[in-house]
Amino acid sequence: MHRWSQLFIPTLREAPADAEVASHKLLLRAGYIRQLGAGIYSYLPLGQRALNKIVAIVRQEMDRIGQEFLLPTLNPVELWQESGRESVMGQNLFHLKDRKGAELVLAMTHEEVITSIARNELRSYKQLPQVWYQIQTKFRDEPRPKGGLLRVRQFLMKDSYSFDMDDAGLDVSYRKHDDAYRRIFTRCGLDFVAVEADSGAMGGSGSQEFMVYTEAGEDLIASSASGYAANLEKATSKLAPVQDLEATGDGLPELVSTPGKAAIADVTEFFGIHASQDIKCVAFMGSRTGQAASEPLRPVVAFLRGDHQVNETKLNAIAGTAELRPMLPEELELYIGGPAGYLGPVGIAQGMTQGSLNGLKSGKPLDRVKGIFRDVPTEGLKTIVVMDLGLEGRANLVAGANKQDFHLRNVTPGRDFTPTVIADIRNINEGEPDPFAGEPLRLGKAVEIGHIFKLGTKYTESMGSRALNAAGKEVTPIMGCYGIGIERILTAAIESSAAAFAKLTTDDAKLKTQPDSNATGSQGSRTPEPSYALPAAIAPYAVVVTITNVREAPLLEAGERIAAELDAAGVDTLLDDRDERAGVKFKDAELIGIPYRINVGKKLAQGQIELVDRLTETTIDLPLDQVAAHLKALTTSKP
RNA sequence: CGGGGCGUAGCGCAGUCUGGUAGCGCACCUGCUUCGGGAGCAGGGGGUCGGAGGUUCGAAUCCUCUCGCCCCGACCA
Repeated sequence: MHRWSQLFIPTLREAPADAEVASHKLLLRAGYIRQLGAGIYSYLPLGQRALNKIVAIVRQEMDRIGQEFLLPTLNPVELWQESGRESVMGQNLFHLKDRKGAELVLAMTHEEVITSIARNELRSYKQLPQVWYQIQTKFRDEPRPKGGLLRVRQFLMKDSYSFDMDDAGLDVSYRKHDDAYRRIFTRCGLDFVAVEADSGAMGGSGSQEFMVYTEAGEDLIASSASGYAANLEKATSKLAPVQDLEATGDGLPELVSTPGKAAIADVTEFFGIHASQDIKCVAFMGSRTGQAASEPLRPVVAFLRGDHQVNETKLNAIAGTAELRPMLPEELELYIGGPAGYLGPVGIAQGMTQGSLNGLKSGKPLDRVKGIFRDVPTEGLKTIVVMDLGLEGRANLVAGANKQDFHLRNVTPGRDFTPTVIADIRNINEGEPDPFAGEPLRLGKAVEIGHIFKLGTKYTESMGSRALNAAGKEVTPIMGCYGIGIERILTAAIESSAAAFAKLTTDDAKLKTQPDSNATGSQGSRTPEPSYALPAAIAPYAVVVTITNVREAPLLEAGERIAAELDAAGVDTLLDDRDERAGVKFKDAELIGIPYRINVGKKLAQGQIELVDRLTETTIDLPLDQVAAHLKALTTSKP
C-alpha cells in the first residue's frame, strides 16, 4: 500500500501545448511521463508502475513458451554489415564511435545478435526448437517521432526469435506466439484484432499484426463481422460481378476519337459507361532499397478498373521494388508508347517476353516473379506490366489507345494484351464484401501493438548458422521473429478508454439537450475534459482509497484500515491520505486512470463506503466488511 | 528531407505589428476562513523573454545566423 501524500505524482491541470493526441496529453497531465527530447521520454513512478505491470504479464506468458535473454544494445557495426542491414536500415539505425574509433550501432532489433548466438551454439537438431525472448530498450532514429509514446526513438520491446529445423516446426513456434500474444493482450484488457500484414523490409512469408482500432493510429486496417481482418496493404475483397459491355462491330479493338477526354470521368461520360468498364493505367518508375543512383529505374505499369485505386505496397511487392514515382511524359512515351490521359495496355512496349518470364501470367507464381525481379534483374528488362485481378476474365473494356485523343473499345485482356503478371494490386474500399464470408469491410485507423513473423532463413543463411539433422545432413535453421511494443500497450489502452469516455460524454450531452429545449445553454461549446481509466491489470494501482477528509479522525482511521485490508488481500492499493479537498482528490484519482475508487466519507456513519467503477461509470455502496473480498474479485487477473 | 507553426515563470497564455521599468490565470509559499467534485480573501517568492551576433541612447519587440519542439507530408520490422 502506498500513501499518496508521500508519492511523486505531479499532475497537471493543463496539458503542455505540444501534446496533440489524447494519450499524450493524459500521460503528461497524470504525471506518468515527461519529455526529454523529440521522441525521448522519462517514465515517472506512475508510468513505470504501469509499464512494469505490462512487462510482468508479457514475461509470464512468454515464459510459458520460451526462455528470457538480455542482449546488448551496443552492437559492433560489423554484425549489421554481415546481415546486410546496416545499409538497409540507413539513417534509422543510430551510429556511434568508441574511444578507439571503432563503429558501433544501437540495436533497433536483435536478429543479428540472436543469430550470432545461434550459429555458435546450435549444432544439432536435438537442440531445436528454441524460442528465445527478451524485454529490452530499442533505439530507432525515427524521421519523425510523434504522438507522445506512440512513435518514439527509444522504447521497450519484447522481441523473440524461434529456431526450428523445418517449416512444420516454424508453424508450431508461430502458433505458440499467436496464442501467447492473444493471452497477453487479453489480460492487458485490450480490444484487439489480428490482421494479415505486409512482410515489408523484413522479408519472409507469413506475418500477422496485432492492432487496436484508434484514431491516433498510423495504420489503416480492414475488418469485417466474419472475423476477417487485414492491413490495407494486404486486404482483399470479393468484388461484385460487373456486367461487361456488348462487343461492337467485329468485336475487335476499335479506335474511337475522344478529343480532350483524358480523365476517367470524361471517358465514362463520353462512352456512357461505368468506370468499372474502363481500364485505368497508372505508370511508375521503381527503385529498389538502397539502389545506386547509377542503376536504372524499373518501369512498372499497372492496369486496373477505372474505379479502383492502386495500392503501392502491393505493387512494390509484385514488382520487386521498394519505391515508386510517377513516370514523366517522356518515360510514358518510351515505356508505354502513349501520352498521359490516353494510356492503354494494347500494343504496350513490353520488354518482358513470354520466354523470359517462362509463362508467368497469373498471380500464382509470384514467388518466381519475385525471384526474377528481386534478385536477378534481367538484362534489358523493360516494362513490367501488372494487371489487377479485377480485370481478369473481363471483356470489351474501354482503354486508352496510346494515341493522343483516341481510346479503344472492345479491349479484352488476354486476347488483346498479355500482362507480365496478374495480381491483386488495388486498395479495397469501405463496405466491399470480405473475401471469405462476404461481410462488409470496415476501414479504420489502428495502432500496431505486436507483430509476429515467419522469417525463414534470411539471417541463418546470411550469417552462416547451420545444424545437423537426424540424418547427419547440414541444414539451415528456420527462424521466426516476434515483437510487442510495451509502451504501445499502455497508449492503446488509454486511447481506447479515452475514446469510449468521449463517446459517453457526447452521447450524454445529446440526451440532455434533446428533451430539454429550453435549456440555458450552459453546456455551450466547451469540449469535455478528456478522461479514461486503465484496466486493473495494467493500472499503476488497481484501487485508490480516497479519504474525503483526513481531518476527520474516523474517516482517516477507516481509510487506513480499508487500505490495509485490501493490501493484505493482495489488491494493489493507493491510499489518498492527502490533506486536500474531496473534489481535488476525486479529480486526481480520475486523472491518473485508476479503475476503482473507494470513497471513505459521509456514508461511514452507516458502516458503508462507496465503490466507484470508472470503467462502467457506476457507483455502489458496500458494507465495510465486504470491501476487500469484493475488490479482490474485481481486480484479480486470471493468468 | 519538403511544407506549416511555436519558443516569454513549473503549466497555459498576453505583450512583438507600432522599440521605452516583463504581465495575467493556474500551480507554489505564509496566514485566516472553507471542507463530497480542481475553494475564498490577504500577503509573498519565482524570468539570461531558446541561444549568438547586429542595429539603436535604449531590443521580448527590428535585422542576420543558429538551436529546439510540435503538426502535415516523405519515411517507417
